[in-house]
This record gives sequence, structure tokens and C-alpha cells, in this order.
Amino acid sequence: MADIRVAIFDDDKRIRASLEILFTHTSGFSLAGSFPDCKNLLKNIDDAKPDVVLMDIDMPEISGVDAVKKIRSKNPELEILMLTVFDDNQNIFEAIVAGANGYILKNRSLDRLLEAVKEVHEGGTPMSASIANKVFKLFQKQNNPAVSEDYKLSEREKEVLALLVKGASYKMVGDHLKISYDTVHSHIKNIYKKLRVNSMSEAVVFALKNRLVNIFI
Amino acid sequence: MADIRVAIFDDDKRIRASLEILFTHTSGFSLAGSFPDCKNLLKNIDDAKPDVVLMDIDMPEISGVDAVKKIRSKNPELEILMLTVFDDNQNIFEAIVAGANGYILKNRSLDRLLEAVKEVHEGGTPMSASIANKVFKLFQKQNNPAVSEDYKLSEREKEVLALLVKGASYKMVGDHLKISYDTVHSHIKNIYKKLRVNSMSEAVVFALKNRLVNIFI
DNA sequence: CATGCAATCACCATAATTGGCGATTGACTG
DNA sequence: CAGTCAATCGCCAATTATGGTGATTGCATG
Repeated sequence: MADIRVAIFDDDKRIRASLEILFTHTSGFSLAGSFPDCKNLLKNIDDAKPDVVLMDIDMPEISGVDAVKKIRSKNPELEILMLTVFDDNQNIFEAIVAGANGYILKNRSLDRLLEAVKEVHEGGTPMSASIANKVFKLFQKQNNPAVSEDYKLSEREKEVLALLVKGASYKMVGDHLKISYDTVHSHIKNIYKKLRVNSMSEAVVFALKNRLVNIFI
Repeated sequence: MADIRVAIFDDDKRIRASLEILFTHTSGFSLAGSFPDCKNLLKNIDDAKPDVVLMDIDMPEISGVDAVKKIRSKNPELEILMLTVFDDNQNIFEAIVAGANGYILKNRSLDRLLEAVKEVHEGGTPMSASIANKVFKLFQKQNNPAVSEDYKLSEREKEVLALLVKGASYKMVGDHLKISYDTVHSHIKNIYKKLRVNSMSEAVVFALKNRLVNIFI
């Protein structure tokens, strides 16, 4: 197995120095580069060719979050691990959305750091339980209308609507649900009445906007 | 501190029996109810008044996922912990979106189960690392349009597509853009070809999914 | 047991969409 | 200046969707 190449971005000279030593002398890792700021960020990364970027979240001038955004726009595949002092930092959340792959607290042990780098490199997501929880809750909220208005669609009607959202025609819905074309027609008429729309595309947009059906997956 | 009242839904008699014993005899917990299926789900919950519901994800007739949806529609505050055998189950994911608060593998220790119940009750989210990772990635994807692919739609075509998403018909698009019905038809044919779809609703869903047009959120 | 409601199906007429074949104009480009 | 492409328009045929008025079955509920 080739070493995991790590690039460091941190304005604290001592931390940088200790990380440099760590990744230079630990087998399985190698130091791709070490930088005190995010000037020439993309060029530095281009030269260093790291597998994993360690990014301090609190840096002067260009913040860690902005750096993540910048990196993501050019290197969508690069793994980025954020370094932070506090775990209730709003920046962490922004960094996640911007595309960071995980983060680790600065006061954790070096072993834990090595583990986290490995984990990120293997596609994982090292992070604290409290942030994981926040992400989870927000995810649910985004995907679950919970108490969005009740349009009183029957189960069958929701089923039909979900198929329409997937691009099905009347006939396809009928085939899929093993019911006749006319029954599909009937359900759709009722759906339109309840949602107060007059066409399939309106119904589809309505369903997506009001999260009556779940897309994604 | 009052006991945490736990209600059990599992079709496996032995598991139910052992959970009943566990929650009856462990201090800090009490058994609110125990049921082999989800018939009378809401009434059972109404009677049992649990703080936390333990729900088997694979049950006959009404699945655990549907049960979660049902509970959520009436008791948005109730904590639900899913029980499952495998952790790569698609159902888990659906359960999460439906509003489950966490899940635990059935083969874990009873201690771990008690911990998880406590954690859920305190607003946490016990779950395996692999699912947490999936949730995290999907969350990022949803919040980060990143670099949506370029489907090479012309400006006019984007304009037409945006109107379709608003529920417009051919005729309405024509009126709005002051062009003929046949020109609208022409644009739409080209859009369908570029997006590789064959109907308006498909095009609309495609546009929303891939953020080719900006609405809501 | 009447009442309502969900789910199923049928028929009809009209409207809308879809896909195919064109065409012309003007702007940009190598 | 020839070629390309976006934008515009037209016609035709086939398919699909929409809206209306029915009907029957079965289930649940008071």
C-alpha cells in the first residue's frame, strides 16, 4: 500500500511543526506539503498532490470554510479533514455543507488523528457525536415535511403520485400497480382535485415542493 | 428521575419476552407495553404512553417503516428506536427519513441496547458508523449543488424549462414569451432530447433534481 | 344497518402533448 | 464566405392526458 499523502494548512507554527514531524515519521503516511495560509491554495494543492488535506477551520484572511469551497470547486475527489478547537463551532457545520469529509478536535491524541486521516481516506466520516446528531436531525427535517399540510391523499393516491414523480405515464402506473388505465385516470383526477392542480407537471412540482413524496435515494 | 417507559413492537416472541424482562427488571426503565404487530398501533401507543418505542424494522403486514410514519403523523415528539438485523438495510434509511431517532443491531449486547434507549431519550441518535456516513454524504449532496452537469441547454430553452416547472402549458409558455405554439413545441423537443426524457413531468423532475432551475429552499 | 369513503372500472369528448418531417433568419466563427 | 447553431415557425399523425358522468365492491364506523 502506498503512503497516504497529507497536506497541512494551519496558521499555528507549532502545530504545523508537530504535524509535519508526525506525518514524516509515521509509516503509512507521508507529508505532501505544509502551509501557513491559503494564499495560492489551489496551486499549492496542485503541486503537493495530497490524498488528504488537513485544514484548520480558523485561519485569518481566507477561512477554512472558504478554502473547502475553493478546493471542492476544482478537486471534487480530494478528501478534506477539518481541524478545530471547539466542537460547537458554527463553522464546522458550514464546512460540512461546503464539502468537508470530517473533522477532528485539535486536543485529541495524535493516534486519534492518524485514525481519522485513515478513516477519511477510506471514505469514512470521522466526527463528534454531537455534530453527527445535528446533521442527522437536519437531514430528517429536510426530507420529512412532518407536519406539512395534510392534503388528505389516500395511500393509493400517494402511490400514484410517487410514480408520476418518477416520470411514469398513466399506462405505466397502471402496469406497475396492476390496475386499469381508467382507474389510474380516476386516481389522478382525484389527486388533481385535492391538490388543486390541472396537469401532471403541476402535480409533480407540487409534490416535490411540499414533500408529499421523497425523491433522492 | 422517573423511569423511561419503553414500548416494544416485535413479531419474534422470544425477543419480545427477553426485552420485556429486561425493561421490567432494570432500574431506570419500565415496560409500557409489548406488541407482536402493528395492528391498533396508534391505540396501543395511546394506551401505553411510552417515552421510547422499540420497533422491529422487519415485520409482516405493516412494516416498521410504515409504523414509524404512522406514529410520526400523530405523535411527532415520541422517540423511536429501530431494531434490525442487518445494517445495510435499505429500510433503515427509509426509517430514518420517516422520522426514526436511531437504530440498533439486534445482535448487540443488552447493555448497548439500554445505552441506546437512554441516548435516544436524551435527544441523541444512536446508529452505526456506516449509516451515519451515508446520511452525512447525502446531506452534503442535498445542500451542495456542487458542479451540476452542463446539459448545454440554450438560454431560451432554460427559460422554457423554468416555465414548465411553474406548471405552464405549451400555450401559456408561448403567450408568456410571445412566441408561437410551434416554437414552444420546438424548444421542448430539443430540451427533451438534451435531457434524454420523454415527457413534461420527467423534464420537470430532472430540472429540479439537477437544479437546472432555481426555485424554493 | 345505513352512510361514507377508498378503490376499482367504464365510456365519451375534448384538449394537450409528443415525435416526425421540414423551413427561414440572423449571428457568430474559423 | 461557408458552416454551424440558436431561434423562430409550420404541418401532420399518433399518443396521452384531462374532465365529465356514471357504476360496483368492500370496508369501517357510528
